[in-house]
Amino acid sequence: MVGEERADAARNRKAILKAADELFATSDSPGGVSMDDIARAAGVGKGTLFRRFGDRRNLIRQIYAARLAPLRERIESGPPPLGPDTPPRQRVAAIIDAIAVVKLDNAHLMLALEEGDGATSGIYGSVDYANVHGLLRDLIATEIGEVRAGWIAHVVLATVRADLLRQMVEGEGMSRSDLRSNLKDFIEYTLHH
Amino acid sequence: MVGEERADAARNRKAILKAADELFATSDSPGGVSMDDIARAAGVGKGTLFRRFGDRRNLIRQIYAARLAPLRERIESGPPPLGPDTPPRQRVAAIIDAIAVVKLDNAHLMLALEEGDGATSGIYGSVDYANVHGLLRDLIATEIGEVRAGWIAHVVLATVRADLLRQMVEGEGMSRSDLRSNLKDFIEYTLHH
DNA sequence: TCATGATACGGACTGCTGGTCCGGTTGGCA
DNA sequence: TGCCAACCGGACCAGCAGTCCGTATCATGA
Repeated sequence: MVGEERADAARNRKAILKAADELFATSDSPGGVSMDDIARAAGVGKGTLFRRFGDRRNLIRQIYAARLAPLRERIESGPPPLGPDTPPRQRVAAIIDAIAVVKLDNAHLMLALEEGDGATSGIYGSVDYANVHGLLRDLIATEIGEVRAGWIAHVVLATVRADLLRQMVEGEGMSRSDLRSNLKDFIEYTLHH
Repeated sequence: MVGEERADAARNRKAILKAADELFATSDSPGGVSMDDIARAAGVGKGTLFRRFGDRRNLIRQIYAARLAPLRERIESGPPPLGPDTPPRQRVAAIIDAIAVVKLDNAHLMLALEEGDGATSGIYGSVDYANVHGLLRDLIATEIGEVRAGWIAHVVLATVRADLLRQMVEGEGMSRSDLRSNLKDFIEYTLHH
């Protein structure tokens, strides 16, 4: 535990993340990307893959975390409209808009992540969800009060679930800008009282 | 196609539906119920199971359809507040409430159904979703206009997704009545303008 | 530079899955 | 009762996530 990561281990970890990211990005469905595929694409044995990441779910989470790091950074300590120096209502709108954009840009990866198997409770069990929900809840509470804030935060996040966004864009041909403007209007209206 | 279903075939179909329904209802996670389990519980060979239902997804849909038939009936031709003789706003609220109740009562089954694998687009590819979305869209359109009605209908349905309901009830200990009253308030507020 | 032990590697292997296949059985009609 | 289409069941298949362990590699101290 005290030792540093060995050079070959670091190289392989990066190769795996890169290969997996690309595979998920180009595959039609996340389910179509197997762990063997990822290991092969990374030029690495399956043992290495699993020793490094434990299981499939965790691997996906790591990729997700890497992709999301910049956004989290901007929310936690960036300038307005995402950062802390933003009035709550605008900040909620900006955060939801940014989440929607990230999910649209990384649709396949996000679908992989939000895949629930019923046991692991899908997205709702993840710390990422808990974090963003907590932040939104607090922001919303300052606007419309404590009572329903947690519930509204869930609803607001439900509007940017990856599969719903995909349905709107791919299934119904809604344009990105219409989608974002609908989201914006909804947030504004919902937080008004 | 023109012939009737043979007696043994009918018997087996019912046995399979019953066994699967029970297994999904008692299992912790839908993924933990395998097709072999279902066949064994129904006292039937696997071949029979698959010949009858094609694949797992379709089996789950059939069970779902059976459970949902009464609700659909009440919506399509029942008395108010679910039936057609109801002012749009109340009807939307009543439908959403009824859906939430059904999903809470059949949590495990609904989780099994809403399991997406990314390729088959989860719930959003199903005709059931399309139907209820279409109905809500039309009802909502009479209240707040055509433009955003389709989008609002999606949002409203997103608030009663099985995994979200489960998170609220099991993860956060929200009571059934609080959940329903939150839903009610939300619908009323959202459809007001 | 080299010896050495800790660390990491990789792919054969396991157990399980959804789904197929086909020889044998059964139901229903004449 | 005899016949055949319809149906049955479980052995079988390919592919999956995840494990195991003999082998190769890295980093360090002399």
